[in-house]
Amino acid sequence: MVKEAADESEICCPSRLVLDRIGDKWSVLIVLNLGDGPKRFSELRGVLHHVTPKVLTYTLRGMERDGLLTRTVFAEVPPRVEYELTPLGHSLRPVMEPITTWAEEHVDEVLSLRKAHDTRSADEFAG
Amino acid sequence: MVKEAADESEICCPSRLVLDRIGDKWSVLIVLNLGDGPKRFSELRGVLHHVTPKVLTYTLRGMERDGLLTRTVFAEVPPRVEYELTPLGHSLRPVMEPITTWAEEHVDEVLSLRKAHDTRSADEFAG
DNA sequence: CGGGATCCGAGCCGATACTG
DNA sequence: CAGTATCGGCTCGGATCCCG
Repeated sequence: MVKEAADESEICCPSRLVLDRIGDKWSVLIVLNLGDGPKRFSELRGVLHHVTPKVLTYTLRGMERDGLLTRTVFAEVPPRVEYELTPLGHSLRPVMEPITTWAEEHVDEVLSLRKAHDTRSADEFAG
Repeated sequence: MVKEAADESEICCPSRLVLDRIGDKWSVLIVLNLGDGPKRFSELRGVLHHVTPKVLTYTLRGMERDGLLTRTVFAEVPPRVEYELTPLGHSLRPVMEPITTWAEEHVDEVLSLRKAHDTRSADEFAG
């Protein structure tokens, strides 16, 4: 799980809770993708660059546990399972969207700065 | 707002850049702590719940590489090194602050939901 | 269709010890 | 003070196979 017990670290820094969730590879994308409405397991898989089922399940279960989304199984054939944001999950959207916005605006800058930094380091090393 | 399904894959990629940085355990806290002005290595150590020097160095170097902060060495005795946010680093603050705000506001809710969920699961398991 | 089970590697992170 | 060096753990997440 992203984080287990509620110990001192969470008391002094509640941010860890969200940070750990945001930090994992797929949660943010899931929140944003479910923002428009519920989606099925396969829909999410497709959108999320073919994340493996295990990891997607793992992530979804964790988010369900935290009350960010609900999992609804329809007793049909073929099986259908829908994931939908709870109000709590929706409340995360305005927090997460700026992240992607910032990324889109600054990705080029960061990448070029990074490259420049690496070049400088290489130069120092060479003499 | 998240928009056209076809573009979602593109939203994902630049986001990874920021997500990976946010995901690591200390970057967000560092950005927030440097928001008020430059800080020394030891000051950061103290504030960040005694993160080990290795990890702090590792994180700071990564952020420096991405152009989020600068590292200034003062030729003094004893040695002094200050870390300061660049404008780019500062631009990240309004993105990160809502995260901690959300965390503080909802930590109790998430924790209790999580506990309730775990209890339910245990009950099912027990019969 | 929507997963579960298993194996496995990568890398973040921490503790401890030592240095210019 | 501000790191570096070494060792090791643990979790994340990908691949693959299998099931109701």
